[in-house]
Order: sequence, then C-alpha cells, then structure tokens
Amino acid sequence: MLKFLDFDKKRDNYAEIVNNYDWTKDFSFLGFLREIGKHITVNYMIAKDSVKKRLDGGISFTEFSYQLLQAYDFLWLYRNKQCKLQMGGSDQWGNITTGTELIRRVEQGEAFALTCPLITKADGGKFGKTEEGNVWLDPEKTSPYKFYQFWLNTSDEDAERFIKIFTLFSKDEVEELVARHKEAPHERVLQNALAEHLTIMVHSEKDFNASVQASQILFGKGTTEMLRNLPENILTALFEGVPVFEINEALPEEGIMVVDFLAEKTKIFPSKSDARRTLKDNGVAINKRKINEHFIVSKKDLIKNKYILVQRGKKSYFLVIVRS
RNA sequence: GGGGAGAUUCCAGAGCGGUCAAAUGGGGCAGACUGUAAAUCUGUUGGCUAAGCCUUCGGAGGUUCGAAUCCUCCUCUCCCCA
Repeated sequence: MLKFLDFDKKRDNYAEIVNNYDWTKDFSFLGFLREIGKHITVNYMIAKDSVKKRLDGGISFTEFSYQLLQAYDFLWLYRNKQCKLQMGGSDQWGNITTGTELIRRVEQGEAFALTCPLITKADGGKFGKTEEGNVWLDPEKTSPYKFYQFWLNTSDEDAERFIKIFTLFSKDEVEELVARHKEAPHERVLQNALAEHLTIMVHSEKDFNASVQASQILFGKGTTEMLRNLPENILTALFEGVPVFEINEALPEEGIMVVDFLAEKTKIFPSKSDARRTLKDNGVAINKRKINEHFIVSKKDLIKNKYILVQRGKKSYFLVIVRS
C-alpha cells in the first residue's frame, strides 16, 4: 500500500484506513431508522438495479438494507473526513449513489461516485481476489518473478484491455503499441510492455531486471551446461522468486529415487502418485533436462554442489537446496 | 409450529444392494501445436510398499455374504405454509 498511497500525516491530503465498524457498532437500530432511514424512500431503494434484479428471486432484508448502510458510511466519511469521492466496481454504483443522495439531502453537500467495470479475463474468469491463478501486489504472496510472468502470459485480447486499465500510458502510446503488436504478434509487444511497467510500478526496476534474467534462463535456450557455469551469486539472484525447498541432509552416495525426491524430500508434488503421473507424462525436468520415473537423483546432479533446479511442466520451477 | 426436498470425490451433478475410487461437465495438472498466447486436440485428476492393497459418498449405529445405495437416530442446508 505504501507504494501507492501516502500515509504521511504531515501531508495535506494523506491517506488513512478506517473501519466502518467503528462508527456503526454503537448506532442503534432505532437511531438508524430515525436519523438515516427517514431520508430515503423505499421506492428509491427498490428502483436501484441491484435490487430490482433480485426482486423476483427474493432478496433478504439485510441485503436490501445494505445500500443504506453503505450510504451512511459515505455520509459519515463526508462529515468526519471530508471524503467526497467513492470508488468501486460497477456493481457498487447503486450503493454509492444512494450515498451521494443521502449527503445531498442531509448536508446539502456534493459528493461523487466513480466506478469501473468489473475486470474480466477473456476466458470469462473474474479476476477477483478469490479466483485461482491471480496475482497479489504483496511480494510475499506473489513473487516479483511470478508477477512479471503473469503479465507476460496474458492473452492478446486481455493484454490490449489490461494495458489501458493498469498502466499510465497515454492514448497515443497505447494505440502505437497495439499497432506494433498487430504487425508482429509473436513479439508480444503488449505483454512485454505490460509486464515491464507493472513490475516496475508495483515492485522495482531491480526486481524487473531480475525477473527478465530469470525468464531468459528458464525459458530461453538454457541448458544444463549454462546452469552449471553460472556464478553462484547470479544463480541465487535469478531464482529469488522461485519457490525454494531445502533438504538438510546430504544425498546418499547411491542417490535416491526421483519420486521420493519430488514428493517426500521436497513438496514439489503433493503425493508420489501425482509425481509418478507427471513423470509418466514427460512433465518433469531436472536442471533443464527431461527425466523419467526411474531416474535417480544423486550428487552429480548438484549444481555448485548444492542446488538442483526442478521444472514441473513448462512454467513451474523449483529450486532445491541441499545442505550437507 | 406444520409440510416437503436435500447433504456424493476441488466445484456442479449422476448413481439408488454387488460389475463403484463412483457417469458427465467445469476446474486443475501434464503432453502436442504455438508466441512462455488464445483456440483446439490428447492424457490425467484419493492414497500406497501399485496386475494388489487401504481410506472415501454429512455423522453415529443397524440390516445383509456384500451398502454411496435399505432401516433408525442425530447434525446441517434449502423450499413452501402458518
């Protein structure tokens, strides 16, 4: 959050996070009806799209009243924090305008609503916080490398929309990028621009560069030899964003079965069955080299005497560190 | 308070005494194609010491040679009436 908002109280218009529970918890039901309820007619509330659509199927009183509660939040913020603008997804439009209406009636004040359409993916996915495979801004939840990869992997269709929504490019710049992309789609101009700008904006230039480098090794023509020849400090820097597993014992002289290695020593696969399946499907590589079910992991697979790079499928990498 | 419907593997949803680790679809994972896309196609999707074995169909009991399927009780959810 600090990256996007300024919480410094010395500033004129500093950011502040509040909890609406603080001002609603002591507001009695009767008080609420008397002070807030009387200003808004049921007719007005029913007319809202969000309510109208639900009327046939049934809507609980709680849900119905929600818009009033949200309106009150806005009023409270207007009164106490000089808040004049409420932003939200387009489904919040009705609730927000009930708030502006309330402010107008009670305080003769002026407040504003800003909504944006729900962002969807081309495959229909919702891009919501509950959807699988989404990204977080927090590097603890989504590493810069993964974050970068996420944007790099967006489909053409999505990329064109996302670049308008998530970056600060001007209209002309966007149009130029789109044009260039259409000329040579395989160069993925849009995805690159998206990934670069967002990674730098959310994380940092340094993280961006590291992500690009890691990507080149991982997706480029990286070979076992290249991996072995990388200086250790570069190697570890490269895999900063890659999940790491540590094994606190030396590999036995005779090595261990890959299946045990993948599912027991590390948790790269949730079960041995799953590991075997993927191995059978030719989906696992160690140090950039595909392996099968009968592979034995041993000392000679260690890079710099302690690292092993495991690849599951095309895109998931894991770094295993063996501490002996 | 009265009446009815239901709870199945990640989700939706079949199954209604053996052939059920459980149809089908979605999602996930992997493979092919490719641009580290999309679309499409293929395989796979409980676990294990793996031609076998073990644990799953809301919970607890029971009937049976044998239960996701039948019976009893319990818990929860939904709908209708009051």
